[in-house]
Amino acid sequence: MVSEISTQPSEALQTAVPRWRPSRSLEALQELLDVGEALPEVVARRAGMSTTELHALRHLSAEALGPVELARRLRITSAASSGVVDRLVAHGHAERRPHPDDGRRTVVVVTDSGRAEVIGWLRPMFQSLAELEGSLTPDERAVVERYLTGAVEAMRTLLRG
Amino acid sequence: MVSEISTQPSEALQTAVPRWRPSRSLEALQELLDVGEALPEVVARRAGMSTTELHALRHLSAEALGPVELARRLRITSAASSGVVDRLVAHGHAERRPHPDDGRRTVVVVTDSGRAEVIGWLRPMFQSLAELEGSLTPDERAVVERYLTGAVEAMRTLLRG
DNA sequence: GAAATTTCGCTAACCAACTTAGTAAGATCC
DNA sequence: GGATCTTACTAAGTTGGTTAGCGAAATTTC
Repeated sequence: MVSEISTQPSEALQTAVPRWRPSRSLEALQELLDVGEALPEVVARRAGMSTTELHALRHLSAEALGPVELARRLRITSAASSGVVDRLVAHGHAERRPHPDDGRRTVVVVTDSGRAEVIGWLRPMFQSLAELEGSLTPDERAVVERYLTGAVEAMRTLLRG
Repeated sequence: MVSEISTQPSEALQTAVPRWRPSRSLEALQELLDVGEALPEVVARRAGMSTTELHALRHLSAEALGPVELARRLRITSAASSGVVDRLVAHGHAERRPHPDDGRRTVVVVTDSGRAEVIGWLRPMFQSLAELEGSLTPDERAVVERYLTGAVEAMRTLLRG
C-alpha cells in the first residue's frame, strides 16, 4: 500500500488553500450540519423510503396538509408532491381525505403506521438531545438558544438573498 | 377563500398527535437542521450545479482526493462519484491529475474557479456566523461548543446504530 | 518472482424521483 | 355569471443516483 489517503502526493498537487482557520465551535457547527444532512438519508433508507417521504411524514405528523402546501414546505413542485403522497399512501403511512369545505382540496393525514415509522427511528436521538439539554443550567440553555436562533437567522438570510 | 391553511377543517381530520412539547432550544435545533438542509440545495442551484457537486467542491477545497475517497465522503458509489468529477471538470471547477506514486489513482484538484464558486456563495454566511460567535464571551463559547459536539455525538450514534 | 487477490477509476444499463407542461374541477372576484 | 385563480393530478422528459462488471495497477501469498 502506498499510503492510506495520500493528500500531499507532491507539492504540485497541493494547491494553496485560502484556509479558514475556523474556530472550534464553527467547526462543530459544520459537523452538525453535515451529520444533520446525512441522517435523514440514512434513516429514510433504513425505513425503506426516500428522504423526501421521511420529511413529508415529519411535516404531516405535526399537522395535516394538502399536497400543494406540502410541496411548498418540501421545496418541490406540486407534481412531485403528488407522487410523494402516492407513495406514502401505498405504504400505508398516510391517507387522502376530501376537504370538508373545499371540493378541490385533499387533506393528507398520517396513519399510525406512518407516525410510528417517523417517531420510532428518531426517538432515540431526541431522547439523547433532550438529555443533553437537561445537562445545561438555565443560563447555559439561554446561551445555546441564542446561538442557535442566531445561526438560523444567518443561514436564512443567505437563503433569501 | 376558505382559509389560508386550514389545518383543522374538522375534528375528524385532526388526528391526535402524540406531541413532543419540545423545548425552545430543541425547536431551534430542528430549525437549524432544516435550513441547514435547504441551504446547500438552494446555493447549489444558484451556482448551477447539483447539491452533490457543491459538497464535492467543499471537500475538495479542503484537500485533493481521488474519486473513490470522495465517494465515501459523499456517501455515494464510486460510479456516481466518477460522474460528479466529470461534471466538475466539464464546468472547469476541478481537474484530474495522475497520482505520482500509484498508477491506478487519480487526484482531483479544485481549480480557482471552483474555489471561488464555493467560497463566494458561502462566505457571507460564515462571516455572519463568525460575528455571532464573536458576540459570545469565552465561557459562553465553551457552552455552545459543548452543546454542539454533544448534539453531533447524539446524531452520530443514531447514524451508526 | 509468479499467481491470486484487491483496489481504483471507469463504462453501460437501469431506475427512482424530480422537472416542465398542461388538464379538469372547484372557488373566488369583479 | 364569466374571467381568473387555485388545487390536484397525469404525462413526458431530465437528472443523478444504483448495480454489475471490466481493465490496469498494486499488493499479498505461496
